[in-house]
Amino acid sequence: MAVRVRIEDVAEAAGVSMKTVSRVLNREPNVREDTRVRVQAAVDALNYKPHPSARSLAGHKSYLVALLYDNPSPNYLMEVIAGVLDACETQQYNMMMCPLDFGSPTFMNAVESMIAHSQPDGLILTPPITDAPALLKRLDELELAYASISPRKQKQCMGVAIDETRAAFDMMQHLVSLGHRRIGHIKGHPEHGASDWRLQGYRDGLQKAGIPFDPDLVVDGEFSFESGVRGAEKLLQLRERPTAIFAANDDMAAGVIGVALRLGLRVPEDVSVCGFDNTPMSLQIYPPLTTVHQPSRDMGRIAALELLTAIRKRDAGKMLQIPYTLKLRQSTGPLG
Amino acid sequence: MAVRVRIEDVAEAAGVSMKTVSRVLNREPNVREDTRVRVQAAVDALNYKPHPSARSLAGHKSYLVALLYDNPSPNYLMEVIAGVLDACETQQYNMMMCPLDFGSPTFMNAVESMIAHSQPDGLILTPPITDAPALLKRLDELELAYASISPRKQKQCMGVAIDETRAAFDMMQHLVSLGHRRIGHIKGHPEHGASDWRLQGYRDGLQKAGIPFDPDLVVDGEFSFESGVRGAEKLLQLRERPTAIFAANDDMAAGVIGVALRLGLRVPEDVSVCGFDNTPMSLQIYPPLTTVHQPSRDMGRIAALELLTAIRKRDAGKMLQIPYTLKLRQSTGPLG
DNA sequence: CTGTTAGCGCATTCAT
DNA sequence: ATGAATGCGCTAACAG
Repeated sequence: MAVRVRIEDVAEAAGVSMKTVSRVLNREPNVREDTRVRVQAAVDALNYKPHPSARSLAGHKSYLVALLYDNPSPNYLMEVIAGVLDACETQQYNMMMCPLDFGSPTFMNAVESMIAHSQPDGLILTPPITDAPALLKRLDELELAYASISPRKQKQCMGVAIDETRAAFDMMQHLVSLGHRRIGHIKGHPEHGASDWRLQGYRDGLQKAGIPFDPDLVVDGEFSFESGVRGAEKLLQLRERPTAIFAANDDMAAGVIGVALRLGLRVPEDVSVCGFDNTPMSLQIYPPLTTVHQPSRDMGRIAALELLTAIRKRDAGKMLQIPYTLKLRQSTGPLG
Repeated sequence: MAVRVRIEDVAEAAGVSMKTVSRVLNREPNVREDTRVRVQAAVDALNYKPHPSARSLAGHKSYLVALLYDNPSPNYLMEVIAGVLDACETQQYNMMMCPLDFGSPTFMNAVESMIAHSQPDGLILTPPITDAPALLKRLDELELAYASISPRKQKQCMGVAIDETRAAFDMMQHLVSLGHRRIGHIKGHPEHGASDWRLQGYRDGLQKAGIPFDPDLVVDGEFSFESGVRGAEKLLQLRERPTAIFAANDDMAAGVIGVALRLGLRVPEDVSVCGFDNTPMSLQIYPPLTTVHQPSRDMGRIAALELLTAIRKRDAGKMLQIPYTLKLRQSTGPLG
C-alpha cells in the first residue's frame, strides 16, 4: 500500500494550505481559478485520493446511500442497482444494499439497526417498501432524505415512476385492436401499487372499448410464476374461455403460457398472452412475450440523482414520470 | 439524529476507560469477566453503536469488501450478494458492488481506481474476473486479500467452487440412462472456466458410456439465450439429429427448447434438453428444465467468510468444494 | 480569496 | 487487567 498521499502533501506540493486543497476537491467557491488549476495539477501528479473515512468523520456525512428492497425480481433489482451505481459514481457516493422483509414484525427494527450502524445520508426505496407508513414517518422524524421508485402515493414524495395505468391501458388497446373482447387479467401482488394501477389500466381499456367488466375474468395473483399458473388454470377453464390474458407481470405471463401449452392451446392462435416489465425472460420463452418495457435502470439512476441532490441542497425534489415502451411480440395475435 | 452516543459516554457509564470499552467491543482479551459484563450492559443501555468512519480511520481498516462482477446473470449475482451480505452482517462488515468490464482495456484502471477510492480490506471475485492474471498479480502486490468463486485455477487460491466436471458427468449419466447416445453439447462462454469443466464432464460421460466423441455434436455458445438458439439451430438441423442436447447453462437450454418447439419438435419426446445452474427461469419455461443446482448463495457466504477470516488472521484459506444437486425435470425423457 | 486551529470518534501505543 | 495520551486524515469555523 506504500505510504498514503495525504491532503497535506498535496497542499505542500501546490504551495497552498490544506483548506484550499479541500475547497478545490469539494468544488467550493472562493478559490481563484489559477490556484484551482495548480491544486488540481498537484492532486493529479500525486494521484491523491481523499480518505473516505476521514472525509466522512470530519464532514459528518457517510457518503452512503442505502438501497432498500424486499425480495424483488433479480432482474429488476440488478437494473436498479446499475442505475444507482451510475449516479453514485459521479458524486463520490457509495451504495449499500439492504435486503429487508417488509412483512416481518421486525421490519422497523431491522431498518433502525441498519440506519444506526451505517448512518446512510439517504435511502432509496423500492416497491413495496415505498409504502411502509411507519418507515416514512420515521425517516421524516430523523430528517433522513429518501427517494422512492414507483411508490403508491406519488404526490407526497420525491422519486420516479412511469404511468403504469396508462401503460396497461395502452396494452389493452393493443389487445382490443387485435379483435379481442374476452380479455382476462391476473392481478399482481396486493401489496404493490403496481397491481392496482395495472388493474385500473385494464378496466380503463375495457371501458374505452365498450366491453363490460366481467369479474370472472379477473383473478388474483402475486407476481410469481406459480400464481400465474394458478390464475391461468382458472381463466383457461372457464366455460367461455378468454381469448386473451393480460398478466400484471412477465413472470405470471410465463406461467400462463406454460398452462396454455400444457392444455394443448396454441399461443397466440388460441389465446393471446401479455405481461409487464420486459424481463430478459420475456424474450427467452416461446413465443416471445408482448409486454411493457419499464426503464428500471434509468429509474434507479434518476432516483439516486434526485436523492443526492436533495442531500446536498437539504430540500426535497419532485416525483418524476418517465416514459415506458410497449414491446409487441409474438405472444399476442389477432383473434382467430 | 439527536446527539450521538460515543465510546466515552459508555466508558463513563460503566466506570471504566475508553480503552476497556474498546476491548470489549472488539472482543480483545485481557478484560475481567465482570467488567466485560458491566461494559456490555452500558453499551446496551445507551444503545451505543460505534461510528463506522471513526473506527475505520483509527483502525486503518475500511471494514469493506468489494464484490467484483462482470455482467453475470442477475439471478446468479443476486444469490451471491445475498450470501455475501449474510456473512458480512455477522462481522460488522460492509459490501460494495463493483461492476466491471473484464474485456475492456481500462479494466485494470477501473480496478485500481476503485481500490484507491474505497480501500476495501478484501475482494470477492466472481467468474470470469477470477481469471484475470493482471488483477491477481496486482492484488498480491498490494497484499490485498481476495476470495474467488469458481475460479479456473483452483489450486492456488482461496475460495469456493463445486465440482463442475463431475456435475456435468452426472448429467450425462442421466441422459445415457434414458437411452440417449446421440447427445449434443452447446459450450459456454470461452472465457469462463465453467465452459471447459462442463465440456470435460460431457466428454467424460461419453467415454464412460462408450460413445465416440463426435465434433459435429459440440457447438460454440456463450451462455446467452441467443447463443443457445444459434447452437440449437445447428444441432437440430443436422442430418442425424441428436436425441438429447446438454447446454452448458439454463439460458442456452431455454434457447434450445424454443428452437425445438419452433421446428415442431416435442420436448422431451423428440429431443431431451438439459441445462446447468437451476435458475428460476428453468422452472418457469415449458417443459420445466432438467438442470444442475449450484448453491450460489452458500458460495457467496462461504467466500465472504473465508475472506473475512483471512483478513483477520492475515493468512489465506483454502479452496473449498461444496455439493451440487441434479434437478431432474420434464425436459429430459427416455429415448422415444 | 486564503490560512490557522480545533476536533470528528475511535484504536493504538505504552504506561501502570 | 486497565488507563492516559496521541493521532488517523479530513472538514468546519473562524480569522485574516
